Amino acid sequence: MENKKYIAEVIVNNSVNKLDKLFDYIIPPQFINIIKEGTRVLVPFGKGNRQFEAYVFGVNIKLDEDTSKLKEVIRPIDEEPILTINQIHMIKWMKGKYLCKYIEAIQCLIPAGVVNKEKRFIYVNREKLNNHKYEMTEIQKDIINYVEEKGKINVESLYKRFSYNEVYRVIKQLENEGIIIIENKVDSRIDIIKEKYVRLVISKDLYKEALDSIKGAKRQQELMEFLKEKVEVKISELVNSHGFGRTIINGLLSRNIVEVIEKESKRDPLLNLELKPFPKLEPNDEQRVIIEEITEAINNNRVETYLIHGVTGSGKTEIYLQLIENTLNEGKQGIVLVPEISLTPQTVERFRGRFKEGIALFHSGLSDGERYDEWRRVASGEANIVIGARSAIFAPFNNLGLIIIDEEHEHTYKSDLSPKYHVKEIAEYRSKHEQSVLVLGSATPSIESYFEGVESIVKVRELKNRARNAKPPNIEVIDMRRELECGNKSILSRRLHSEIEKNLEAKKQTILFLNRRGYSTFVSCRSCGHVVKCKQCDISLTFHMTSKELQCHYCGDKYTAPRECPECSSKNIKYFGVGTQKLEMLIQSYFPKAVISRMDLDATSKKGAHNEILESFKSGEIDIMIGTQMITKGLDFPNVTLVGIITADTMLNMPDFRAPEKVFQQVLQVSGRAGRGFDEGKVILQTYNPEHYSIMLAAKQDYISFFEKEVELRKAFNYPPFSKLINITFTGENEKETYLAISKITDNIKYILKSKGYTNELDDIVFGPNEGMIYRVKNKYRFYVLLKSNKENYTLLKAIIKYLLIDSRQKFVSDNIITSIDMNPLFIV
DNA sequence: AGCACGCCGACT
DNA sequence: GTCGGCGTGCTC
Repeated sequence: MENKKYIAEVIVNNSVNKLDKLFDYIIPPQFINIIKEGTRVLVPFGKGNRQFEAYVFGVNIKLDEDTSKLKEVIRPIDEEPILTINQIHMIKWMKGKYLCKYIEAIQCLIPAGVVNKEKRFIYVNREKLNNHKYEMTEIQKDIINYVEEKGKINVESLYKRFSYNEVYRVIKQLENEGIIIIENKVDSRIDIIKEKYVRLVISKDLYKEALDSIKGAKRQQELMEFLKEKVEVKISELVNSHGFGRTIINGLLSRNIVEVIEKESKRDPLLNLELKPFPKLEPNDEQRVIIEEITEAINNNRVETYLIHGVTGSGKTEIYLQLIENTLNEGKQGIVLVPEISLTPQTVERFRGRFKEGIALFHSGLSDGERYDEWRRVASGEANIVIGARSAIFAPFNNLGLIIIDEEHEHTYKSDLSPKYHVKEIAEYRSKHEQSVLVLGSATPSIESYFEGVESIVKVRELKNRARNAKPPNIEVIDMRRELECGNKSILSRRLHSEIEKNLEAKKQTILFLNRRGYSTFVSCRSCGHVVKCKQCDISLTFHMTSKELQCHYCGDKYTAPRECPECSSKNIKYFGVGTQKLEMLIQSYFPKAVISRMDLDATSKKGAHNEILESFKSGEIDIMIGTQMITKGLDFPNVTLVGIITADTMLNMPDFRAPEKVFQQVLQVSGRAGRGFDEGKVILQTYNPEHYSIMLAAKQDYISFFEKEVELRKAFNYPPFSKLINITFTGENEKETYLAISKITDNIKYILKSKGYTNELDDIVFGPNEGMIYRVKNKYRFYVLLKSNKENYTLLKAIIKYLLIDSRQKFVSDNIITSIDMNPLFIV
C-alpha cells in the first residue's frame, strides 16, 4: 500500500511580512473531497498552534514523501470554495504587479466582513481555584477577580485594564496550573441572518393522497393548497399575513408533507430608497452608432477597450444603460463604476429606475453586514449588475460581459492602500481574462487613456453634441492681479460680483466653487511671523468658524484658537486665507437677501445631510451654493446658470506634473454644472495665472489642444505616458533612522543598476531620497524615492525593489519603519 | 505578530 | 543556583 498524502498549499490570514508565502498542510482523509483550490480552512499555526484562517491556493498529492513535519488542516470553513481559480490567478497577478502581499490582494476580492478573526476567551476553573496551594500575588488576584466577575471574556478586553506583560505572564502561569482555561474561537464578525421557509415535499402524484389523509385537519389542507401555488413561503409571512399558526405548520411537518429550510436573508441597502422609473430614451445618431458597435463586441466576446469622450450632458449615461441592457440580454453580467457613489446618486437612480432589480451596490458607506450581503447576492447570481466605487471592480461575477468606468479620469479610482491598484488596470485584466468589453467614459479623459487612443490600444469614440442640444457654457477668465491693481482686495472680482447680482434678480441659481474648506486657511503672527502648525504634523492649521477651533486637515486634531501668538505672546495675531466657511459669510454680507448654502466635508458629515442640501437646492429654495470639489460631480440642475470659480489655480503651484491636467479637468467639470437647462450657462473663472495654458485652454473648453500641449511637455520631461513611475515611501517615528534606511535602499538600487550597466543614466532614473511633501504626519516622518523607468528597465527596477523591500526586507529595513510601494503613483506625497 | 529559546545580570 | 529581562529566529 502506497503512502499517499494530500497536501494543501495555503495562505495564512495574517498580515505579517514574513508570513506572506505558501504553507503546506496535510489534508485529513475525511476532507479530501471538500478542500480544494479556493476553499477557506482553519489551520494550527506557529509554536502555540493558534488557529488561523487560511486560503487554499493549491492541492498536491505526495507519494511516499516525508510529511512528518507537516501539520494537519483542522477543518474547512466553507462548504464551497470562496475563491474561484480565476480569482486565485488574479491574486497572484496582483501580487506580482503591485508587489503587495497575498493577503492584501485577497482582501480586495473578499469583503472584510467575511474574513473571520480568531478570538481567545478565558474563564476561571473554580474547582482548581479553590484547591490551589500557594498564596497568589496581587496582580494574579486582580486578574482572577476581574475574569470571575465577567464570566467568560475575550482576552483582548483584559489589555484595557492590565498591561500586556502582566496579562501575558499571569495567564500563562494560571493556565499551567489549570486555574484558568483558555479557549480559542474563530467567530464570524458577521451574523448571517437566516430565515426559515416552508415548502411542500410531496410529489404531484402523491399530493391528492396526502390531502385526503388529513381530512379532519381543515386548516392544514388549506395550507397545503396555499403552498401548492408557491414554491416556498417564509414562516414569518405565513404566521403574520396568512394566519397559519405554528401548530398547523407543525402538523404538516410531522406528516412529512412539508419541510422547513433555512435561507440567508439579505439586507438590501436600496430598500428604503424610492424607485422612480427611468424610461428608455431614443438614442441620437452619435449614440446609436456607439451602442451598436460596442454591443456587437460584447455579443462576440471580444476583448476590447473603448474610450467615450463626450462633453458633460452628451448622454453618456444613456449609452451605459443600453449597453448594460444588451449585456443582460446576452445572459452576461455588468459592472458600472462611479467615482464616489454618494456624489453620483443620479447615476444610481437611473440604473435602478431602468432595471428595477438585480442591482447590487458596492461602496464605502455600507456596513460590514450590508457589504457582505451585496457580495453574496453577486456571488450567488441573484444580482447581475453591480454599481459601485473602486471596490466594485472585484465583484465575483462568473460571466462578465461589460465593465463601465464612468468619469475615467477621477483620482478616486486609485487605491491609497496596498495594493495601490488603479481600477482601470484591474478592469483591463478582467476584460482580457474574462472576454469582456471595457468602456471608459469622460469629458476630460486622463492624458494616459487618451494617449492609448492615439496609439490605437483603445478605441476612442467622440460624442460632440450635447444630447438636449444645449449650448456649452461660456467661460470668462478674470485676471485677479488686475483686480488688485484697481484696488479691489475682495475675493470677488467686480465682474463676478455683478453677475451674481444679475442672477439673483433673474431668480436663477449660482454655484461658487472654492477648493478649501474651513474659515481661515492659516493663522499667523504679524509681529514675529510665526505660523500656527499642528503639533504632530507639518501642516498649518485651518480655523473653523462653526466650532471656533483650529483644525489639522491631515490628522483631524483640534486646537483652541489662540488670542495671542504662542511664540512671542503678541496680540497681533491674524487669521489669513479664505475657506468655504469664510466665503459663505462674505457672500452673505455682500448679498444679504440671498439664501446661501454650503456643501463641503464639514457641512455633509452628518448622515443624510448631503442629500438634504441637494434636495433644497433642487427645489429652488437656495440661491447660491458654495462648495468644494464635492459639487463638481454629477449635479444636474437646470436652473443653475452661473458658476463662479473663486480661484482656479492654487493647484498649479504644487510640485506635481499632473497639476495642469487636474486644473483643466476641474474647471471643465465645474463649468459643466452651468447651463444644463434651456438658458445658456455662464462661468466666471478667477485666476492669478490667466496666461497658463491649462487655464486658457480650459476656458476655450478645448480638450484636444490641451492634450497635445500636455503630451508635448510630458515627452520633453519624460513623464507618463512616456515613462513609468515607481514611488517608494518610508515612514517612521525616528527621523534619522528613517532617512538612513531610505538612503541605504536608494544606494542599493543605484548600486544594482550600476552593476547592470546603467552608469550614466542613474540621475535620470533615481530621484531622491526626498522629504515627503508633507514631511511629518501624526508624528511620523516621511521620505520618498521616485524611480522613473522606461520599457526596457521597468522589469529590472521591479525586480530590484522586490529583492530589497520584499524578499530580503529584513536585511535592509528594520521593522519599525513602514514601507510603501506605489507602482504607478498619481500623486507623490 | 506570537511564541520559545537562550544568554546575561540580580536576587531568595 | 534560579528568576526574569530582552535579543534572535521561526512559523508548513
